[in-house]
Parts: sequence; structure tokens; C-alpha cells
Amino acid sequence: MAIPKLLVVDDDAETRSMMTQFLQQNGFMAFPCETEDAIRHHLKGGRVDLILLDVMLADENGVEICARLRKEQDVPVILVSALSADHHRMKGYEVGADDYIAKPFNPQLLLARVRAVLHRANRSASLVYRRSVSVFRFAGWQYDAKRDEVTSPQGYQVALSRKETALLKVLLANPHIPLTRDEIANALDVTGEGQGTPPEGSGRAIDVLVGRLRGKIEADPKSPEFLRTERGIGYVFAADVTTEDSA
Amino acid sequence: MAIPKLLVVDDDAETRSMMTQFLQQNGFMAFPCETEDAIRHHLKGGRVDLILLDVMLADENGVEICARLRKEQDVPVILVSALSADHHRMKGYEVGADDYIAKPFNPQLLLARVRAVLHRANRSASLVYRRSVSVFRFAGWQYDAKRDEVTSPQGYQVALSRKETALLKVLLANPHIPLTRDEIANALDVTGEGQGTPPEGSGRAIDVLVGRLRGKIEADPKSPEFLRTERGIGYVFAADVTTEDSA
DNA sequence: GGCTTGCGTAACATCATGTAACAAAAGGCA
DNA sequence: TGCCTTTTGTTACATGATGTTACGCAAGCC
Repeated sequence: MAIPKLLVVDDDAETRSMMTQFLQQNGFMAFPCETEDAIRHHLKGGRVDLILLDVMLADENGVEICARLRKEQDVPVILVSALSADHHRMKGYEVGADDYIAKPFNPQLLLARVRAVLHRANRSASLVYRRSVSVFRFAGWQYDAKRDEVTSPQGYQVALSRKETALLKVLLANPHIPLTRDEIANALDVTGEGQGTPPEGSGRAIDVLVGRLRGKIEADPKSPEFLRTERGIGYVFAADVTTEDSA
Repeated sequence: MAIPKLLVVDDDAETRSMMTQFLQQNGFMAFPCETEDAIRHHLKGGRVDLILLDVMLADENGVEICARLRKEQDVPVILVSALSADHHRMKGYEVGADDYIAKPFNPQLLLARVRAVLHRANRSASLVYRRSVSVFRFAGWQYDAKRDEVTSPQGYQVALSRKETALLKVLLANPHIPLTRDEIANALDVTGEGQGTPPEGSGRAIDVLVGRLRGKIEADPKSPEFLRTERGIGYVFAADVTTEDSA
């Protein structure tokens, strides 16, 4: 993929330029935009991969703009907001934002979110009807999604519990992308069947789970090679993963 | 039951036709719909068993449409979305969607979900649907429904009790679909005819029954290959099953 | 350096499941 | 009917998975 083109939409000039600069420094083509018109200009000009949209634009509510953009073109949108209230968050998703991030935000987290959204958008177009991935490989390890079996480089079969397996799956599906504990928890709660248990933000279940998985697949759990911690953010799977389609 | 009639609602023409085709190839009567009006047309026209609804319709939010449909008619709905954010998922359940699936999705998973929802909606559907099937095969095993005979890959005949047989039948009729203990109990109680026995949610009869069946058809009952546990849910038959119709 | 915060993890608490052992039913047969 | 065998359900306990808490260490920050 070419260098992703991003638009930074914010009515505060300083925020705008800081975010733009930050993104540029991190390898993205970022353009500051002040108004909806500016966005349209870029959209007409050609491919735009992602829009970072401030929810509190002076003239209009970001959520509404997002809704309108969605109708016209399928551009991924991340809402940025100074409000951390959750109903706002919901509102953003309802109109089709791909993600949401609250100010003040952790720069690394912003990058992680941007990469994650680009990653999703990039794949979903071509992958929708592709046959499912059945085998993941990394550094000699292998995970067979169909049988739920994990095999070590030495050929030993490693027994993982269901949650451990689910965690591994989430990580393998998002290599090199930092995932927050909430994101992981959400992904793990998806049982695929009846559900009603709202995921909580309480305990440290994820930390413990990560620790347990490390104990099973890391040579030295104290200095993990794959399951790395991103302090203040969450965890990343820090290895290249190759996948293989099932028949 | 007749062949289930499904509606595929999506504003993207390509997605619509691919999903429709895929479902048709897998034995469903599937119709593409572009708008809510199209849905209503089909609903008025007669029985519709399930609606697959894209959350990101151009004009309106799928979740809202789902909510409205729910109020009017009791049609099962599965939401389909390009957003993997789980907040959406929650939202979908709140308004009464029967399930939710994120794009890009595994086609087999889609089929499983569709069958599961249809199954729930019409409990006896899948068993009745397969009444003409006389022989089931899986991983070398064979179950002859006419003679109630189970044959192992080595050709040994395995003797199952009536309940064990009934359990196997239910599982074979719903491969890869997790069944709750209640669902299984219901299916077992109704087998004969009269149905005055109120299925209870009390004891652990199903667990024990599953254990006994495992003892007879699993090579290693401790780590079952076919009759897998879905913690917190129930059990699944985790093998591909082929069927053969009787003359 | 001291302070604050986040993380790792052992130890415990909880809960679902597996299963042996027993009890109750259901047949089968003289 | 009465006795025996087989099937089915219940109970009790063991096991294992998952989540929580508590405490100590390490990383960042001044």
C-alpha cells in the first residue's frame, strides 16, 4: 500500500497543526482541514484513506458531519473528542465512525488506532468472501484455527485453554498492532452465540490471561518475544504472522 | 419445514449479490433487497424466515431499521457490519437482533449463524428438515438413522442406548452449531411423540449423557474430537457431517 | 533519589464441567 | 407378579478454567 493519506479536521489551529505534524513524522501523509468544505476538496482530489474528525467543530457537530460523509463516500473516520462521555462514543459509532479517541490522547495510542483502522479498511474490501484463514504461523509456531491446536517449533503440542486460544487468535489477527485491554476483552467476550453480558472495564483479567499465555508460548516469559507490553496502552503481538487458507 | 426464505439487505450491489448467491448455493432461498421498502414488500408477500441486514445502509442506520422491523413483525434478524467495534454489537442486541456478524466474515460462520438463528426460531426445524436423511457420516464413522446403527471407522458396531442415539442424531443434524443443554433436552424429549413432559433446567442429565456418548465414540474421551464442550453455552459437534438421502 | 503509576504474578475465590457412584425407572422374561 | 438387567437421572466430589485481589517491582517523572 502507498503511504496513507489522512485528513486532520479540527477547528483549533494549534491542535490541527500539532496532530498533522505528529502524523507526518510517523510516516503518514497528513493534511490539516478546518472545514467540511476543505474535506470535500480533498475527497474530490482523490483517494483519502482516513479522516480524523474533531467532534466539537465550531459550526457543526462532528458526528453529523461524519454521518454525511458516510453517505457520500466510504472513507474511514476516527472521531476525536474532548468529551469522554460514553454516550458520545456510542453516537459516533452509530453514524459509522470506525473508531473514537478521547482528548487528551496518548500519541502512541492514536497511531495504533490509525494503523488499526487502515488495516481493517484495507482488508475488508478484498477479504469479505475470501475463504477463512485456517492456519497461522509465526517464528516456527503454528496455530490451527480449525482444530484449535497450537504447535511449538519443536513440534510439541501446547494445550491452551479457550480464553488463551481466543487471546492468541486476536493477537495473530492483528500482528504489530497495539491492542488495548478493552479491545481485547471485547474480542474475547464474543462467544458467537447468545450473549447479554456487557463487557466490563473492571479487573485485570486480561493481564493475568496474557501472563498465562506467555507462560505457555514464550521461551522466557520474563522478557517476552511475542506478547509484548505497550506500557499505558495494552499489548502487541510483535512477530510477523503468515496465514494459510483452508480448503 | 420448507426451504428457508432469507432476505439479504445491503446497499452495496456487489456484496448483495455475492451473499445472495452464496446462500442460494447452500440451500437457502435468498433474495437481495436494497431498501427497507423492498423488505416490506417481501414481508407482505408472505413468510420470511430471516433477514440479513447491513448496519451501514446508505440512508438509514441498520440498527434503527432492525428496531422498527421488530416492532411490527417477529422476523429474526442478523446484523452484518463492516465495523468490528463491538459497541455496535451491543447496540444490535439491544434492539433485538438475533445475532451479529462482522465483515469480513467467514462464510462457514455465516452459514452456522444463519442455521443457528433459524434453529432457535423454529426449534424443530432442523430435525424435521432432515427427516429424509438416512445415513450420516463423519470422520469415518457412520450412523444409519433407519436401523439406528452406529459403525466405527474400523467397522465395529457400537451399541448406543436410545437417549445416546437421540443425542447423536441431534448433534449430527446441527454440526458446528453450539447447542445449549436446554435445546438438547428439548430435542430429546420430543423425539417420540407426546409432549407433556415439561423440559426442566434442573439436573445434569445432559452432561452425563454427553459423557457416556463420548465414552463410546471418542478415541480419547478426555480430549474429545467430536463432542466438544462450549463452556458457558453447551456442546457442539465439531466435525463435518455428510448425509445421504434415503431412496 | 523519592514518588506515582502501571504491570507481573502468586494466591485465592468462583464457577462450570467431568465423572464415579448410587438411585430410580423401564423392560424382559419365567 | 417378581426377579434380574439395562437405561436413565441425581448427587457429590474432583478438576480445571477464569476472574480478583494483593503485593512487589519497574518505568517514567520530577
